[in-house]
Amino acid sequence: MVKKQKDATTQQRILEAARKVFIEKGMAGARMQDIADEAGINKALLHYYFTSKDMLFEQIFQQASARFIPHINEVIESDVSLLEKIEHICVNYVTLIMSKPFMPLFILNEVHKQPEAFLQRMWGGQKPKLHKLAEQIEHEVKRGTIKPIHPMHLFMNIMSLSIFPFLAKPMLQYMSKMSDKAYWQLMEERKELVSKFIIDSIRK
Amino acid sequence: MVKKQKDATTQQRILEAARKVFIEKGMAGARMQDIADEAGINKALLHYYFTSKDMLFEQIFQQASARFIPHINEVIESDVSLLEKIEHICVNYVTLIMSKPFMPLFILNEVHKQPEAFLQRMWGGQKPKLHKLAEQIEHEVKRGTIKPIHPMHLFMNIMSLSIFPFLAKPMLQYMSKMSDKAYWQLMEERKELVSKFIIDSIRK
DNA sequence: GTCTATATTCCGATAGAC
DNA sequence: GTCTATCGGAATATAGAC
Repeated sequence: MVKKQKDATTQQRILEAARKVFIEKGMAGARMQDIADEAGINKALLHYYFTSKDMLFEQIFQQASARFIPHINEVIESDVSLLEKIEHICVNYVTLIMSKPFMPLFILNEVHKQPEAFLQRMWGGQKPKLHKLAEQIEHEVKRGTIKPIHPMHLFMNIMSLSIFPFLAKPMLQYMSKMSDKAYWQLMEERKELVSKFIIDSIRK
Repeated sequence: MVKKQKDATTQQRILEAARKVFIEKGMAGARMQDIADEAGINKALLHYYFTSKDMLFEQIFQQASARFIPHINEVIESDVSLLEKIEHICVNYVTLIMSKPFMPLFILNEVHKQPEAFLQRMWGGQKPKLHKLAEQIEHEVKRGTIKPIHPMHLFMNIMSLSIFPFLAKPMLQYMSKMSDKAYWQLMEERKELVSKFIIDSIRK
């Protein structure tokens, strides 16, 4: 009568294996056999739990991306200064990505393959309200507290500096000959630094 | 006796079609049928010119990435000030990517799948000499002409601000509801702006 | 060189025993 | 629930006529 609790269920093992393989090879490159091997079972059992590869991918993707998207609207709509918002967003991004460093490339790829469908599913009604942030930026520009800048450039800068170093990690590591540990240390510093760069670049 | 010159040869048409399809769908997602259709021929002829899909991909990849990598070493080793180098690198990157906007994602993906093999082939002995740039950065920091910064962070910032907006174009466009034309206009401005951001962020 | 037709391989999915 | 064996379709690759 006592159910096993300590071991992961087969279903959980499949989901974990699938996430790993899909993220590593993408939807097109992943093989059901790879996933079965990774989970320590056989292909037939995959189809017993998840009818098709598409279904399985859907599951993985939904779950992964839903948990991944930061609650950027909460920050945007919060009642704090622009500079504080920038700081929050940067720290949130870098921290989040450090916990799932492969997600950005995964998401970029799927968006690239079918932008509309993907992005709608991804945000489901809570798309970042960029215009609100833009208004605040323009307001500060008019007040003369920061340098003139197109809000989109500022937002691009925030995302670029936070996300790109993870996308390009293999390349940057290859170029610099840094160890994993050293690279990670750099990313740890970056949590604080990114917003500093941004703020220095718009401060008068 | 007169060879046709004005029309592209079949081989050229295949290469062009293959580049388009591979860059759009990646190695795993691309189908030989797609390439044949794009080139206006049939599959058999593909194999007549290029024995296998792997061979064809190799060709495309070599050529595309070789032409794509900017001659960053020339800039690094040139005899100008650090700030001028930064400006050159940024302008070069943005200009280059504007001409081939899908290359960054393509390269990032292939690097991700097999980092070592890929990167070695990509640079073949002319890997960017980051350490030389790093020395110059550290020198300027010591002289007190710029704020203290880890050279890697500075280099990451340069690449991030130049490349990421192209990687994330579909997403950023979706969020901002910008037209293609407006987005392109923004990228045009960015050629100049990126180095300004960088320089503002390290200037004392 | 280019085509049609066909062989071969790979992979997602199912049948059926235990 | 889990396995082995196998089907069926899709994709790569080849044979052979023109």
